[in-house]
Amino acid sequence: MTIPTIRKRADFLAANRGIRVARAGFVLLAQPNGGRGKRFGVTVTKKIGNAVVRNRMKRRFRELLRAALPEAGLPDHDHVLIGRDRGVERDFATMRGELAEALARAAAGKGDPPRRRRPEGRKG
RNA sequence: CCAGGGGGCCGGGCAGCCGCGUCGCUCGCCAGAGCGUCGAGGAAAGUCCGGGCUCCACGAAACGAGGGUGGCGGGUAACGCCCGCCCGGGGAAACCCGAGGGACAGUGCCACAGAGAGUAGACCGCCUGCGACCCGCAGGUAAGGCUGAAAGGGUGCGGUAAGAGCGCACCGGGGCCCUGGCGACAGGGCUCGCACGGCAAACCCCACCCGGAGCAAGGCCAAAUAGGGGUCUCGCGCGAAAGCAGGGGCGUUUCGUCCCGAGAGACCCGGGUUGGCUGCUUGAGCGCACGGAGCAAUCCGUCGCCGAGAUGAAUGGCUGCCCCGGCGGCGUGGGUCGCUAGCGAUACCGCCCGCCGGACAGAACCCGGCUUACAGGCCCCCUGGCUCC
RNA sequence: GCUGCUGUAGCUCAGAGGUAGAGCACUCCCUUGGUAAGGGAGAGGCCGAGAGUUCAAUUCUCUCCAGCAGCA
Repeated sequence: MTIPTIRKRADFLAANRGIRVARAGFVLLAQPNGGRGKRFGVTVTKKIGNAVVRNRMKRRFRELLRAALPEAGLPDHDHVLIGRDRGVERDFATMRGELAEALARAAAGKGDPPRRRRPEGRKG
């Protein structure tokens, strides 16, 4: 059975409020989605590279998630991977290990502090 | 063989396991499953031009504004693209480069330097005359000097007080005519001593072209909110009715046309939606297939083929072998060099093994071009040089 | 998808075909017991890159490269 992907911008924004685990090649976000099963999505910004680099990174991340989520994924959660600079052509086996670690930490509820979208005292 | 120039093409291949998207068939109540099928590029890129398609505006013509193009002929749906030719420039040649109309329609600019920068001009010179000691004054002169990107045709001879197209020959240039060419233009003849430098990617003039927006176009369905408020302008007349008067719009004008006709129009504020389906891929399509026209671009006919339709966006992950390049190895074969003559050194050429690397780059409605990026490789043609027959 | 703007000294910006400038900042000197302020002097730039037009380009034209903004 295939795992559905996240297709709405609002769901991606909502994932920002969930558990956040950073690794060298990516950042994992996990957020409960109210009984819609395990889903995943991938975000790679223009900062990372051109279209070829971005698309390849997304494809490799999808492959990682398809392999890992059925066993280690959090039930009824949205999983979002955000690409980072060091994830470009990063060794696949290494990232597989990193994703397993990150999912384990997320399952245990141990995330990194959430990013501040608007620092205090500053106008956005 | 070396150096150079032009054109065309490819841009990893094969296999295995696990996966993704479209379409078709089968099974299933549904969710879905199985099988088959097809699945990125030469630039898909930049968005610099030209179109198709869709909606908006529109009655047509003329004029105007703004923008673009600019040798000639052809090709094309069209183009600012392509082909051929002309002219100018570069190169020894093959070949390459050129926004390449007009400067007697007008306005303008040409800094600095320099005597003088566009109706020429007298600083140094040169010559003549006068006064006279170096020199000064007046006049003539554009051959020489200086400056500059550019000095008002060039060279030579004659001529002259010195000079000057002042005269002559040749070259350059303008005008007219003839011949060749569809034409740009070329060749020739006659004539004019030459009166008019450059810049139009300065304004401009001439010729030709152009309505606006873009698939988030546009259409359908569903859900939700609202069926609002404010300001201004014009108007609230006749008729039973059709309609007329009147008002407003169409860049302007003329004729005309559309809307309203008792409400209309313009602007602003406020509120809701960023779901699904469609458009969506068969088209100015592709073919190193054949025939024909043409120097070519390209066109015509016949035959054959269907080659992506995603939408948080599909072609991927891992592995093995092969191919190419680089690095390393007390690994080996050869070559070269050294000497104690069977050992040593090797930066040269192979083989084997190991490691690393294999460009630029991802369709987003679709075509034709241009431009830019690109590791490496293949093929064809041309020019020059060397060697051999 | 479409459209517009910007790129000049370390920073913020002028400049309009011939010589590149201003303010702040920087260095040195004067002033002060010292600092700030003030005064004087000075350094700092292939004008984002490459072609073209022109005698001459930061300026005009074209092509790239960055960055920013707007519309649907």
